[in-house]
Amino acid sequence: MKFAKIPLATINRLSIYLRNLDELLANGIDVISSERLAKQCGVNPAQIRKDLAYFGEFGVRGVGYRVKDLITQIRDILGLNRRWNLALFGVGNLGSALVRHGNFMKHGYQFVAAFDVDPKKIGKRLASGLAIEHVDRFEEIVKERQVDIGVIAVPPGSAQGVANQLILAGINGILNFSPVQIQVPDCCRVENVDFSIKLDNLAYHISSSAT
Amino acid sequence: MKFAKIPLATINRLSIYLRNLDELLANGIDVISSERLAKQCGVNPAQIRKDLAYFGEFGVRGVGYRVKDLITQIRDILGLNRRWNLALFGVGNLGSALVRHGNFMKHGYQFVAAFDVDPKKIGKRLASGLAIEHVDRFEEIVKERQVDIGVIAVPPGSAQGVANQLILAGINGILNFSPVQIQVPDCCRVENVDFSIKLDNLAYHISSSAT
DNA sequence: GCCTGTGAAGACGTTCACAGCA
DNA sequence: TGCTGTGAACGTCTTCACAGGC
Repeated sequence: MKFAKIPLATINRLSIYLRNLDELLANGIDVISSERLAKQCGVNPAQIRKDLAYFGEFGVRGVGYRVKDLITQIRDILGLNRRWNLALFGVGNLGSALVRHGNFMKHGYQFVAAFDVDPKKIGKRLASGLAIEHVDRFEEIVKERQVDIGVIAVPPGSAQGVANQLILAGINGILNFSPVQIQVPDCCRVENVDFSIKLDNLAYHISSSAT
Repeated sequence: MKFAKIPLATINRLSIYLRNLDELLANGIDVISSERLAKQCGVNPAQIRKDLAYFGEFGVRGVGYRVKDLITQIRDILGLNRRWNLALFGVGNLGSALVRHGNFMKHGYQFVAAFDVDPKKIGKRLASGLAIEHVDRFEEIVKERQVDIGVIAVPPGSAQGVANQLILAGINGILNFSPVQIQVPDCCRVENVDFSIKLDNLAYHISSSAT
């Protein structure tokens, strides 16, 4: 493999491969070909080989990929062989559902702080035992608990403000659930989770296929 | 404009343009150039013009786009000038948060049914007043309440089963919050909302920029 | 003059086809 | 033989640059 720019889509697919490999491992499959894995993931076999080739030679010619080894390799590539500490901003419906959502922890992500501005919420504890703090204490707590990633679940109008604070505190990653584009410097990466765009997409495709 | 295949990304951006135009309208802006709108949306001006050109000529040369008209046009393209009825599957943490989440209704989406399999939940009402039904009554209710889109928020293992039922019932759009690839025929479109992929993405970018 | 609409160029990502190796 | 790794071909999306029209 040589140095090349890695497509963003490749990283997304690595996540998908990883989940499917986990499932294969659980089913006792030791070795898998790019063709079978591709079918399971719904992509082209060459795509898988190319994606993996960006990072090394993980397969055995004539045989395929050893499931267990490949899982280790992909986890290593993605940086998942460590704990990632999350801080939640905005303990509303969505925010508190996210904290309770068990799927995060499975992959090494854990909420270590939750912030809100509503005085009625401050001091209360979430189901996980996590206490809700006032945003004012944010900088101190982020440092103390070594927060890696900020999860923004505040109303649209407050999202950019929260992001600004996160950047000042030196956070490099933001998962943004609010339906607005957040402006950040290059040192920080934002991933948006925007259901309304997805719904609009469905609306468009259903409407236009019906005509 | 002529007939051309419309990029998927174009549809996604139309949603973003629409939201920003709504904001401009609220601020009393009548007319906007592709350049200014582009800056606000974080895209290239030519991109906006090209995206819109797939659907018609909405601008005025030498002037720009009339905000109010453009909003109407985009809503029309996306199929948002109607009500869209949603059915929720899986009234867990995430599911109930989605129903309570006010942002849907703003854009014409409304939950008209909620299903679960847990006997303890059946018959209870969500904060919105919506009663939780057993999945067994699904087909009847979907027809009766004219559900357009199914929202899947069940555990990963049950997602494909729910999708199969939805397809049998003739549903053409699925918003899938479970972290698995759902297989559907061409008549049905699936949009995935997958936080764990997004988190993995952040993990990768933070890890690799730190090295 | 100014900004849209659009063919052409460029960048990017995916798929093909086959060489290379167990 | 069988399946990976990979340069080359292909297709798609984005950006440029300018013609066209208010």
